Amino acid sequence: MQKPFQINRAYKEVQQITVAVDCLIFGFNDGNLELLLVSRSFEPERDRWSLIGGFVHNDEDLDDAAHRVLTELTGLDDVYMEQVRAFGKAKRDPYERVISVTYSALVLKKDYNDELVKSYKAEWFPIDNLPELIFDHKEMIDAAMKRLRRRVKSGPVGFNLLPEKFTLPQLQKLYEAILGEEIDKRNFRKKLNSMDFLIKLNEKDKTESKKGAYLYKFDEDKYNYVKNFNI
Amino acid sequence: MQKPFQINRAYKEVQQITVAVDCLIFGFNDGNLELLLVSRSFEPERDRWSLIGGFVHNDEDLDDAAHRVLTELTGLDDVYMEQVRAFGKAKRDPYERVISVTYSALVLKKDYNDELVKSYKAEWFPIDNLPELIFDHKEMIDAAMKRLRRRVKSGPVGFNLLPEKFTLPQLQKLYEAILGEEIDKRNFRKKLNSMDFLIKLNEKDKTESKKGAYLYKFDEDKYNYVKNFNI
DNA sequence: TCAAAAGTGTTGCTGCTACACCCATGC
DNA sequence: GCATGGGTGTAGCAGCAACACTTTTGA
Repeated sequence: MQKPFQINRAYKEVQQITVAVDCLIFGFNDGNLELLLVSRSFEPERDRWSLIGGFVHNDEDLDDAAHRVLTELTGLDDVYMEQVRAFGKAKRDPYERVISVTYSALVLKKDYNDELVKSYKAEWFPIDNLPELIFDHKEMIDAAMKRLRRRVKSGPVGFNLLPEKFTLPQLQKLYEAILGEEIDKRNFRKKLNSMDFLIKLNEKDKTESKKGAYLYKFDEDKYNYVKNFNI
Repeated sequence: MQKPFQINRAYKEVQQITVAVDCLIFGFNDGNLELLLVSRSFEPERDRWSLIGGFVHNDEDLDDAAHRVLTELTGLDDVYMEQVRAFGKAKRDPYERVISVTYSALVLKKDYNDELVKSYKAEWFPIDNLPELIFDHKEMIDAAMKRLRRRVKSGPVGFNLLPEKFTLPQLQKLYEAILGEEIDKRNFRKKLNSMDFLIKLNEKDKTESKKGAYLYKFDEDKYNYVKNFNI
């Protein structure tokens, strides 16, 4: 019997696998959770919808590759993004062998350069009304959504999707959009209050109702040290 | 400004990144959680300890590669294994550019072919007393442990680490080893009982105490459909 | 007879869920 | 004055943590 590392070493000389990253950019708009997709500008599968992806450079950290690709396609920088997982079925891309590592990000749509989006034929789609996607990109989205739902319940993420000042109804709608379920208003507020990282401002936002809703912002320090976060 | 996919396409032609998998094989022995490591039999870093890893074949699913590597090194087949995540720092392997996707598995040590282990210079190490490891393997272990702790609290995994018939004290020790903390005996049993997937047998195991502890086995059907698992 | 591990219930507390009405305002 | 969305409190219940003693038996 041979030693496995020898087997692998020998094999490795001829390995021909390309490494890619795909980014899942979630945005929140008008009560809906949206995902940014691009229309492929090259063959194969030209003009079909796809996640924002690109190949990794030889001297580039995987995480950096994801950020670079994101920046190239959106102008967004300094975004909180984390790896979901690698997708590596041999035939996931029927044209060539590519493994792809997915990253997910939450962005505030208004910070986003809309011109840039259009110039790349990128478009936002409501998460529950996505077009047909190439390869296993739908599976990637499902995995990222599942992860997002888990993360959002157990820690203070998702706030990236809101402007600096926001109202509680907005925040609640965000959670409802991500979790795909309705939340009781009173219970939601109670929990947030008990976690004590929101600062109530003396301003109201009247764009969404006649009465107006108080604006809040984060207490950055407390926000970063929330212990028992739980929605 | 160029379109990113064109940039990437051009770049891709010269991409030289090797794709590997690394397996984290957890076993449970004598009250301790252990991890299987191998001593590298080739340069560079010959004779240093390492996770069980190998390179992915061109026509092989990533998951299959992990299973193959595991089988080659341990003789174990049909093991529940899942991806942790990809590690892709450019300099993680200082000798060449390799990205590695980690997988973690829980195995029952007695099913494990001990001769095979030795022939590959593999060895079990207690999780809290690991040797120095190459590259970023320590970081991989930390990530896998974190994941394992999360998984083990929220679903019925970890039972793979026990023989078909086992005692409640054994099961409790397993959880304590994984979570790294003591658990109250009565509360632990109460929870397990309420989840109702254990079958109490009419036999006792007397190897660990004079009084002897009742043996249990899983009710496979119920085990797979536990709703509110929670330790 | 004693040492060592197995087994067993209760109580208080915390945190969750469920639920209904008044308020402020623009039209 | 009414329609629209914003804001507030309570009570019952479930699940969790904390806690101590008895049982069995081999040596």
